[in-house]
Amino acid sequence: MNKEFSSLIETRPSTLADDVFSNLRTAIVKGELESGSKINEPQLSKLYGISRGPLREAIRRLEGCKLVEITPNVGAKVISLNKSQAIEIYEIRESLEGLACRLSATRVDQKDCNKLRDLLSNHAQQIQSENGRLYYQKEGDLDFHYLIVQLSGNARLFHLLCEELYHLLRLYRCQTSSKPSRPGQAFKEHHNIVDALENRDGELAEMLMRRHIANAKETLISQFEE
Amino acid sequence: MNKEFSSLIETRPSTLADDVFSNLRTAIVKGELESGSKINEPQLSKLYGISRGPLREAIRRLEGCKLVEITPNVGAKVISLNKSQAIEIYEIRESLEGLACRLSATRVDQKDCNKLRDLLSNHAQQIQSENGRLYYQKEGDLDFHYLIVQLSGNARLFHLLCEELYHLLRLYRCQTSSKPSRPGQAFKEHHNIVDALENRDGELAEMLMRRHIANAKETLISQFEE
DNA sequence: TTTCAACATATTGTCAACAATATGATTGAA
DNA sequence: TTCAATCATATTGTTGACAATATGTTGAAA
Repeated sequence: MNKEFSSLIETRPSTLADDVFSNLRTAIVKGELESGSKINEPQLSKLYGISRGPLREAIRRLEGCKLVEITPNVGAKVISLNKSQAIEIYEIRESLEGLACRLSATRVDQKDCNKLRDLLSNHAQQIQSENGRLYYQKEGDLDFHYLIVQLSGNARLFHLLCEELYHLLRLYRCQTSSKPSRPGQAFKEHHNIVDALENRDGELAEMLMRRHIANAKETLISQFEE
Repeated sequence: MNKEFSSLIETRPSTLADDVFSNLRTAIVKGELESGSKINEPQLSKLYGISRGPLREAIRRLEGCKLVEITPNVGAKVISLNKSQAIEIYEIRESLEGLACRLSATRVDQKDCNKLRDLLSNHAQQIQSENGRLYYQKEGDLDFHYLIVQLSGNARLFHLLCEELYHLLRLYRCQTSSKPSRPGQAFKEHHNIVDALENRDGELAEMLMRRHIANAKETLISQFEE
């Protein structure tokens, strides 16, 4: 059979375990499956209309992403992040996104920088017009970071940040329904980072990104004080 | 039944999937399961004397650790790292172990530093006496890094480095049967790092560690040239 | 009332069988 | 010979049933 042709009409094969994995992951990240809640296999397998076999495989993959914790003979629970764990994640982010900036500075061209500027002006509009639609602000913020990590060209770094840590951040934000957190200043810092990238100044870009995330971490910590 | 008492004689409960996961992981890291080789479920389930159910769960966890790659309807393969992937890992290591040093500098006490020195003098002995037993040198090197990451106090960082990236490094070393790589200079650099930690100089310790790993990366890259 | 044990129930762990897909060999035609 | 289609085999994907463990409840004794 013609492989090239058939791939255009047939849907790409994927296993039930893979589908349920994505579904569960978004459910967890969006908060539909509450932080700390137990994962009931019979219940979920009924919900998704599959047997427990593939479901259990999906849960194992979630365990690999650190989104659930499994206790033998007891079951899986959606993880729940406490303050110190959130700080740990921010420390790692600070380091890794600094790296992403340093790498990106050696690879970006003008088109990339324009894309970043476009993103930022979109954010500016949203901040002005919607005047506090938290969700989009936050997702927009992640978009910016997302793009820079992509530009770094380090695929493993991309996976680590965008496929693992960012999901945890979303989970944490949802879990604590965290506050808006200084949209104005962050916006400025983003522009400074793009400036550095445009000048191919990797060291500066790294430092600015690290400070940017360190600031976010401080905001986070001060929110704990209440 | 008396729980406290029985736990003393009965082995702690763990699932077959968990056991097989550890077994497979060490088999992969030690090279007993060759890089790039296919994972045959019926064959492995016979080898370990279990059914395919728990085996598949173990394989999913390995997928989460990025030690195998799964293609739907085709199966799992042990990953195989190429040059650029190895470089990507070293870039990430450089960043994260720098972080580990910075954090450690704010937390170490004299006892910790003594432990580090002890490790290093053990290494010195091994380098002198065995004069080229590569394996121990390399494992010893990892021991040093392992301990510093532990001292950082960031549990997630520890997991990321020691439970994920280091396994990949071992796999890569085994896959390429890599060369001795500058035992003398590395030894010096290790001591300089402990000096900085002893002085609670986090910035310096971070910079030294980053350079240390950057050097190792350069050695790695130059080995490709042959 | 409280505490402990035994029981009933629910959930997780494991297995073997079946279905769907891929892989490799064979056959037949150009 | 070479290519394609077809078939046989092996492997993966999925399921439902059973076993082992944990959880929650009831009831009896202190």
